[in-house]
Amino acid sequence: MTEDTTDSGDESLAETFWAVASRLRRQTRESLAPWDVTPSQARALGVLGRHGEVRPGTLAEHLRIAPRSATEVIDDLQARGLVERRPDPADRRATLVAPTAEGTRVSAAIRAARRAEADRFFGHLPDADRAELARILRTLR
Amino acid sequence: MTEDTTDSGDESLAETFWAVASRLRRQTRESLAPWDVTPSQARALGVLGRHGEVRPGTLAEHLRIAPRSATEVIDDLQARGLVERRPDPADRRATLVAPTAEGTRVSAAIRAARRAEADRFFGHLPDADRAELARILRTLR
DNA sequence: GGATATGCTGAGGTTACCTCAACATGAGGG
DNA sequence: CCCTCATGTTGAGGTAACCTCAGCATATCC
Repeated sequence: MTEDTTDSGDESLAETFWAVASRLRRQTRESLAPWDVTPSQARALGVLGRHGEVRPGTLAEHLRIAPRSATEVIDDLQARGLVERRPDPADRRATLVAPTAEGTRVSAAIRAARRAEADRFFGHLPDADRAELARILRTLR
Repeated sequence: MTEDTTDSGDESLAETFWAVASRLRRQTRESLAPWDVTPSQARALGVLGRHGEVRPGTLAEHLRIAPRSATEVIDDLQARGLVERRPDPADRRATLVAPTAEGTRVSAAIRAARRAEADRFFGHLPDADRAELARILRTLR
């Protein structure tokens, strides 16, 4: 049957917002499939790709998660050979996390795929709307 | 080059969108605190509040989750005394889930709180922007 | 040099999902 | 009437992405 099983349509702006969010999340997840990385790994890899080498705590800040959670993501990426840990010469308590060669390659590929995917998603909008949306969302952030 | 290399996150429209989403999610979670129900329980309770009495499978459809996952949410709500299960007279395989008196009361209270919270969140926007946002989001849905 | 702060991670918990398979019941065919 | 197949719910067990709390090593400052 029609799978329009939504519970009673547009109740509020928030409802609409979440509907869009879930659509976007699904699409993002799908676009990541070729690399077999989870969304959170992809995000971390993105930061690594931009910054080159950071300490776990710094990565956590960028991702807005607890330091302990960053450890976990790093573990996963390391297990997949996408990042490596090495001691921070400036502070022996600390570790530096840097993408491997493959990590850099994958990071770039994901970045490109993401951009394409976002274009596909937001690309249906006229330019003016896209700009408006960006502006309004920035004020809400 | 459309690369804004800013730190924590406004790389793209999608990033901004997610930043807003996470802020909204946090606020929603907080606004639910007085009733000690999780967001997913609140959502289920919302459906129950609107429909009165449904089978677990139907609830799952409304929530767009697997039937097994609905069972879980129902278990939790039942443990809190907010819903009750009873046999479906029309089909002895099935169960009907209905809100208790307190469940109905809590459902209504949450609904009101949610509305207030959304108003607070989106209320910072000028009316025109709010309308624009609603319109644009609807086209993306 | 001793107190205190900082950086990371082990241990263990939570939420919100999932799949797979078991079990009971319903419905249709021969 | 029985047999097969579909349907509704749930037990068992798993996953992703977080969290806190405590412990250890090192750094920093008085």
